[in-house]
Amino acid sequence: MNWLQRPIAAPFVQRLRQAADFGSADLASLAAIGAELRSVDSNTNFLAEGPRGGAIHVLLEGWAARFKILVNGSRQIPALLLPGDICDIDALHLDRLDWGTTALTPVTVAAISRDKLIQLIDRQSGVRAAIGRMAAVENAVATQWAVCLGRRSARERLAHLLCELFVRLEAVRAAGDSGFTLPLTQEEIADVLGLTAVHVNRTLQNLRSDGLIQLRDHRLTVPDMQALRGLAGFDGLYLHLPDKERVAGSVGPEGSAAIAGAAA
Amino acid sequence: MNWLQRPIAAPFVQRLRQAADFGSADLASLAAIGAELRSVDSNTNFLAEGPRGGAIHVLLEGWAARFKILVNGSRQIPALLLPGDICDIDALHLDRLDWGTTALTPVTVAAISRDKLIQLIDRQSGVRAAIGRMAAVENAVATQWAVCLGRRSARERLAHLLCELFVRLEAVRAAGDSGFTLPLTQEEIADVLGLTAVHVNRTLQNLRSDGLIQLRDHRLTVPDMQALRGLAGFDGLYLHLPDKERVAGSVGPEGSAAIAGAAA
DNA sequence: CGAAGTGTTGAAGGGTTTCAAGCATAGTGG
DNA sequence: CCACTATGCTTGAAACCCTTCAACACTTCG
Repeated sequence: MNWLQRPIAAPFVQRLRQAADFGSADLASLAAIGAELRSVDSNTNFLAEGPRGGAIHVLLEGWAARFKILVNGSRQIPALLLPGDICDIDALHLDRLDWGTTALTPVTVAAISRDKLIQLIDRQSGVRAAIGRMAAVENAVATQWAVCLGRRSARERLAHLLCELFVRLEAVRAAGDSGFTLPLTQEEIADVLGLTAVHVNRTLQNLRSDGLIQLRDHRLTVPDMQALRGLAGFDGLYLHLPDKERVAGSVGPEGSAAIAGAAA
Repeated sequence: MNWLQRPIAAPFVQRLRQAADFGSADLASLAAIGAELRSVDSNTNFLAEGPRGGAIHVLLEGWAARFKILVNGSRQIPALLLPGDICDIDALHLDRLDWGTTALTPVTVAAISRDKLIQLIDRQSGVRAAIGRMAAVENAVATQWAVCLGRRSARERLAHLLCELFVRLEAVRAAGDSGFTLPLTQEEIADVLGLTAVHVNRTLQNLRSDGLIQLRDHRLTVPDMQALRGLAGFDGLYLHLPDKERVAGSVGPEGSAAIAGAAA
């Protein structure tokens, strides 16, 4: 069966459709080059820094993170990967991965042949546009994180991260109405925000005591999203999601047909 | 005359050739779509945050910076643009620029029709590869900056920045043997590093008194590059420059011929 | 000559880190 | 069933890096 039509691939298909006019022909051609599904345990580095391999990896289930460990032993996480994200999109253009990638939860990834994908990108303009746009958005997110790390306080950084995660998870239908599951440990959050785990703990309690968030057992609830956005100075435009979702919620032949009709 | 053969375009051509197998046919086709050269005064915002225009801009002369101003008035510079850099490469894929771009010195930019460039990218694989790789490297640099901002001290950040600038300027033949012209003010450096101008001042003096750098009248000299790299923990692999320059130093018909021959 | 921009220096304050300890939970093996 | 361990969360106190505020020197320029 066409792996892209399986429910597990829904977030990835969603992202492709949000990124560009991604028609049924694009979807079919992408599905045709196939993929190998891999399960990865939590806390396992499944992409190593160094020479790239022959595959491109799409995160289907679970959370992952790019990371860099400095000589003094401290770790920075410059990118969080959510379902639908491409783990090593830069490997399309570069011969070396600059960062390791680790699973933060149990994870399922799809490994796609890099050579076949490059050939497909050359041939199929919809695939080219979608992948290109996903890469551009990733750059925008990385730049936004640099702004946060450079000029925002711990409170603001934390609030900003939570706002971003909420919006990104919504885009792949993985957020609830007023919150989501946040599988990160406080130490992982610290490595994202450039803080210590101790200070993340205090900052979380700070937000909690102000009634801005509720967080227990990795379940985050945001009672007043506007308030949190205000504190963070969050403006989600940099995520470049479509204004109104031009994408059907379900994945399947009828969904594809609708897209194909719209593109025709 | 073919504008890409003018000396002013040399850094851009250099970058394209470093990025991929960029042959004479690619060069000629890129030159054919033309460009409008613009001069911009220092401290002028020449690309505004917001809806993109119809042009893509290449920085030919001078230094520029992407910037973001937060509600509290503080500014962060998430990217420095040097000769040969594309100022708004994300505008190829996105409809909105997420940051303003300002000239840090008097600047010359080449404005290229976005539509024509996109058509050329679709048609000419060498151009596609070069531009794609430049975008990927930019993402790698942005990510590296996030690591610096998150996990390095002021001394390390400053040293790292200087190391990166040295290597990037070398790549476009704009660095001397043991230093380069650093046109930035201390406040601009601060906005890059996520610090205050006062602390940049003290940190510069700190590096000076340790004999790691000399800096007077915007002329930077690094007596012992290895020492500076060591302090910064700098590893230039993330810039993804070719191991040995596969690119002739001069720009012109003979240079192009050599490249074309190598590619054939 | 006055104004504006840049670099420099001092002193005080604060946000964050560091170090340390304690608590809770889950898993493991005796 | 109960140590025993490992991991993650929490809290306190002291130290530190960097910021803030302020003042002054220097240069350029109208």
